[in-house]
Amino acid sequence: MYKEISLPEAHDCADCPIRHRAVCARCDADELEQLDAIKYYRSFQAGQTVVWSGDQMDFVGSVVSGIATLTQTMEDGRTQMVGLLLPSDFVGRPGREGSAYDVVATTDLVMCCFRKKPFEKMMVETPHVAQRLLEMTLDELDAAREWMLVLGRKTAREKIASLLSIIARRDATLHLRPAKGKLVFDLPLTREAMADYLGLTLETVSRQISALKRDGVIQLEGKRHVTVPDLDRLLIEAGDDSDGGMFA
Amino acid sequence: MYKEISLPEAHDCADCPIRHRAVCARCDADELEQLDAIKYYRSFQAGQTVVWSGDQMDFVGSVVSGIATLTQTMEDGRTQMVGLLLPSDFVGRPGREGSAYDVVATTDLVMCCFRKKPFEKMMVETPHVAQRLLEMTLDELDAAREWMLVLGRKTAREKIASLLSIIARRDATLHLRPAKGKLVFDLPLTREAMADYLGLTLETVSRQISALKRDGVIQLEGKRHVTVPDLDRLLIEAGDDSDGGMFA
DNA sequence: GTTCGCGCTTGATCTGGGTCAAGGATAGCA
DNA sequence: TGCTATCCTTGACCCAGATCAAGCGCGAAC
Repeated sequence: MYKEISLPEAHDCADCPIRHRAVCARCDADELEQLDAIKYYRSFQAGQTVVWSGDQMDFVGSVVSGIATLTQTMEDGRTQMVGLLLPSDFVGRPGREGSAYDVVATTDLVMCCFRKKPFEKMMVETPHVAQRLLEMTLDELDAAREWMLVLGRKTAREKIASLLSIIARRDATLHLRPAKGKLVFDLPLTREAMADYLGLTLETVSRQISALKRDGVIQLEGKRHVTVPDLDRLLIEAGDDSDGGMFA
Repeated sequence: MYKEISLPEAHDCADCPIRHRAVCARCDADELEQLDAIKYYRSFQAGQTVVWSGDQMDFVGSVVSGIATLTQTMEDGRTQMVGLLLPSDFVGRPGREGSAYDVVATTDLVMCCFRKKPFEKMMVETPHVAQRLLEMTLDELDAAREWMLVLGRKTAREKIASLLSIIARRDATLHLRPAKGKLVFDLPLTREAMADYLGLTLETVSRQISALKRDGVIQLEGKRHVTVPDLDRLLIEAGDDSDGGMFA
């Protein structure tokens, strides 16, 4: 249905936007050169599937720009999102043949891919890569556990507020704005994708967003552009007034 | 309420029951000696809290025997279990001060602890430890994502069947019995702990277990001793007839 | 400009699992 | 040998969120 966009320009790690946050963050010049030798870029259109669950995956890589999702699907079609991949996040698992999940681009997406075999070799030889990957994986595990609380115990309203607060804060750190007081951002997900993330139906998502808007917790311009007048208020609605869910 | 049991006997890594599965699995004799120098054993009684969420943690370690749980609690008391720690599982996160979760012993528990500072030093110097920990963390992340599907999309009956099938299979591999056909095991969790794991109430857990018993999917002797006459049947009830959730 | 399709909203109704409440079984202990 | 505490079961009722259904708004294609 879509065809992959080829990306003509070569990229230099030196001015890579995710250089200091991705799996290569700890690498020195020499190690970067090694990575450079096995890397290539791929672009995907919004909606395009990057890998199907169960399919052979001959690469691993980092999200450079755009957003992708990890989802699991049951035989009868029920689906649960299990990961939201933002720029600098890592895709794939060294030492595993196939993908355990569907990976789908929800916006236009650029990935920095490494051929798997040589990457696995580097994992063994250059501890900086393995160390950074461990750190990132531990962060993702924390995020996954935070989501288990959201999925298992929070109400629909709290779930929506939790998701909004996470996106708001991620967006703030990405644009280096202070994550407090008034925040403005665009929702990178459809109502259906939010529902899949939160274990809800899209109707419930829609209703709860309308309710938060009616109650003045958020303002909406169009369907995607959100203003949060008071982050603390949103966090209270999310059920965690201290500091709640962080993504990877 | 409880007091910690001191463990007089010294343990030798050579005849450690979790030697080949724990974080030390890849270590050679020399590395084991290094670990041996910074390790000590601690025992806890069933019900005792190992660490409180937020508390300083000056050790990391492996579960040697018994079962512990990781739980998160909201201000109003709602709790969600986010990890079930069986023998060989790792507790704690290198590079973090406090614990993010409550760790509670659900049965009598023995842990092999490493002082954190020297362990972190070893993480940098001996890649075998870091490599094994990465592998284990990736497995835990997969398990967490499997549970996100259970929490977000499965019915109460499917949730119970999922939990039973996981415990059944874990128990089978632990005792080196084939995980097929007829299985017999003891539930290591109270109804309330199961509810906390599955995002249900204890009443619903009780009702669904009764229903599965009534329908012949399981047999019960007392409240804890379970017989699964047909694992495939249980897996179908769990909503995944192929191969479903694996723990860490 | 019209039509299509997709993403979204809103209403009406239904239901799975929560809540409240009343016991039963077992084990430890005086 | 009963007392108490913990864990579990079962019933009656209720409600948050699912399901079913109708329709809106807007951008893209013709």
